[in-house]
Amino acid sequence: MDNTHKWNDAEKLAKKVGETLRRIRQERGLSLQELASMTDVSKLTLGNIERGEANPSLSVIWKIANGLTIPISALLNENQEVLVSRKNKGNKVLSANEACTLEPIFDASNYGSLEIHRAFLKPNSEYSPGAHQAGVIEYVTVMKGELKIKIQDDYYHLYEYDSIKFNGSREHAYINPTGSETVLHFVMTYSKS
Amino acid sequence: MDNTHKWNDAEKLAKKVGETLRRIRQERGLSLQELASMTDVSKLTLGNIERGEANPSLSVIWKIANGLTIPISALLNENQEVLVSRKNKGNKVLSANEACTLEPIFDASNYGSLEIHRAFLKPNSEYSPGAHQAGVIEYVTVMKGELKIKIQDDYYHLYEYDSIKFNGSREHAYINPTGSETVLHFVMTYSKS
DNA sequence: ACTTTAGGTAAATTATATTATATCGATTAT
DNA sequence: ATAATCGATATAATATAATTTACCTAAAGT
Repeated sequence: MDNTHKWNDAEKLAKKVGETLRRIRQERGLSLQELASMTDVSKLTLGNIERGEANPSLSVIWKIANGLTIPISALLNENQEVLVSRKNKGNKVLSANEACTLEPIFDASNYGSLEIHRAFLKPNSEYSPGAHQAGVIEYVTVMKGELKIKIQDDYYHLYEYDSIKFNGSREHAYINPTGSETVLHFVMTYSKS
Repeated sequence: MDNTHKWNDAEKLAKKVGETLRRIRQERGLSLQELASMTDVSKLTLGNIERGEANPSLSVIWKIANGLTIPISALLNENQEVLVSRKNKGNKVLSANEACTLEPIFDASNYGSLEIHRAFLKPNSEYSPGAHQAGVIEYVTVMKGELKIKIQDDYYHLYEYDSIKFNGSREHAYINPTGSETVLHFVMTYSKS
C-alpha cells in the first residue's frame, strides 16, 4: 500500500509541532530540563519532539500541554486550520426579552476580528443569545454583580472580576441570579481566514 | 512525584477522544473495518481508541483525522474547552515602581493574538509601560475608579465604565489621579506574522 | 436453520516510543 | 582559565503502541 504521501504529511505535522513547542519554551525562557520537570516528560523526549524526530503519544502530548497550561491545539497549530466566517451583525441593542442591554464599545470590523461590548443584565433574568457561528470565542468578565452562565449542560457561577473563556458556537445562556443588575464586559474574537 | 491526578485527566482525555471518534464514525455509518481502510490504522487499534483503552501516537491521531478529513482538534474536543479566571487566583505582576499590579486573565500570546489582563493602579500613581512592539492595539476599560491616560502628548480622562482604544506602539502612561485604587481591564491584540 | 456483518477479545509478534545514562561541543558565567 | 549550563547525540534497556491472526458473541438478512 502506498502511504508515502500521508507519511510525509504526518512528518510535516511533527516538525511543526516541534517548532511550536520550541518557540513556546524559549518564549518562557525554559530549558529542556525545566520543561521536563514541569511536564513529567523526559528531557530527551522533549528534545526529540522539538527537532521533529518523535512521534509522541497522546499522553505525552497531553502532559506537555498541561505542564505549559496551554490547549493541545496550541501545540498542533490547529488555530490556523479553523475555517472562518464573519458574524452577521444585527445592530441589536436590546435582547428579545429585554432582559439584557448590549452596548457596543468598539466595533472592530474595520481593524480586525475583535468586538468588545458591555452588557447590563437585569435582576433575576436570563439572556440566551443561542450559539454563534463557528470560530467565535467569547471572553466574559463580570464588572459588577454575579453571573451564572450555562454552557450546554454545565453551569459556572462567576463573581465580581471573575472571567470565563469559551467557544461561542456552543449553546449558552447568561443568567443573573441576584436581585441587582449585573454588568458584563464582552470580548468576542472571530477566527481569521 | 505525584502524578495520579494528571494521569486520571489524561485518561479522561483518551475516553473523550474515543467517544468522539465513535460518534463521528457512526454518524457517517462506517464500520471499524471501513474506517481502518480509510485511515490506514488497524481495526483493532481503532476499536481500542474508541473504547478509551489506547494511547495513540501523534501519527495515528493524524491518520485518523486525515482519513476522516477533520481537524485534529475535532477529535480532541479542543473547542469544547472552557476556562474560568477567578478574581484573585492569577499570579500578579508588579510594575517597576510598584504603582501598578497586573493580573493576567487569559494569555493567548503563544497561540493567538490576544491577551487579557486586569490591572490595579495604586492611588495617585503612574504606570508607564513604554511603547510596545508595532502592531499592538490596546483596549482599556475602567472597571472601577478613574484613569488619566497620556498618549504621546495628549491626555484623556476616563471614568468608571469608560473605554479607550489606541495603538500600543505609541508612547503612553496610565495615571491614577484619585486617592483610591483604579481597576482596569486590558485587551491587547497583536497582528499576526 | 444458515450466512453475513459488526464489534469485542486474546495471544503472539513487530515496531517504536520513552527513559536512563553518558558524552560531546558550544556557550555563558565566575 | 575554569566551571557550569544547555542542547545534541549515542547506546542500551524498558515499556508499550500497533499490527496480524484468530476466535467469539450478538444482531440482522436471506
